[in-house]
Amino acid sequence: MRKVSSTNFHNQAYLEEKCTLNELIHLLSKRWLTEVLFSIEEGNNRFSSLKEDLKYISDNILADRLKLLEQHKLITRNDNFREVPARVEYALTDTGLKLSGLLDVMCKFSETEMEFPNASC
Amino acid sequence: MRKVSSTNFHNQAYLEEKCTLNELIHLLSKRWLTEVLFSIEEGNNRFSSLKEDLKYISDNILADRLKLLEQHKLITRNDNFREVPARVEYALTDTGLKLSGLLDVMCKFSETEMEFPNASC
DNA sequence: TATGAGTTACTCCTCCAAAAGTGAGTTAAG
DNA sequence: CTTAACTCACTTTTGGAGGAGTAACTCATA
Repeated sequence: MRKVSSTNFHNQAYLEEKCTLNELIHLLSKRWLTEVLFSIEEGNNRFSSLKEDLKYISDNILADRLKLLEQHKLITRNDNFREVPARVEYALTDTGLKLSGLLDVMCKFSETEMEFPNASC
Repeated sequence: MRKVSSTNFHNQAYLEEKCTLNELIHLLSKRWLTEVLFSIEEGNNRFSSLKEDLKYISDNILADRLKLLEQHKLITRNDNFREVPARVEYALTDTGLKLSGLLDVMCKFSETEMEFPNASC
């Protein structure tokens, strides 16, 4: 749970209100989130296949990232399968697809234009 | 200092190695970083004027973000003024300008296409 | 002549908040 | 007792904020 009284919280809220770009970046910066998006785009549409594809991700993080992507309407969640064990399928929305396209542009930029000192950020 | 032994560290390193987009996003996700970039673009080229423009930023964070931007060659730092008190001026590089352009596109996307539930990310 | 106050652009240290990882538990049918 | 798709409580790691301190002078005052 967040502490709504801290400067830390207030500064983040101030930035997100100033420009939604900060909100988008804050979302994208959640570890594994873009990888989950790309993996779904590549056809890994079930929890278990995503888990297999993103080999070091942990269950709770994957569950959380799927929830975030769904809340922001970047993916859809379909659990209308009357099967046991449960079956759930995920798919990108139009917005999710557009975002993926934008991220591809960012990716090209980072590969061709950026310099990442080995000591990392 | 980072603990290079943790899973936390290894996962981040794994993702950054997998795709530099993760490195770029990790950089952009540092709070205030994009605001500092935009503020310099708008002409606030000194430490003190940036501090004034970004009213809630603290000294150590501003200093750190300027250092990061310089390390990644997104801005240049000019301290060739023989003045007291010290005078230092910052300016965007070509890469910095391109990144700013990309971020503008991202910003438009987030304003027109994204849905941010009020409870935030 | 000496002292002290002010200036910019920082650094360093400590504390607290947020995010990630770990491992066990849940549901419901076959 | 297995399987898929989770949830929850707990620990560790990372990041941000607060505040004091520094260099290298200038200018005003005692």
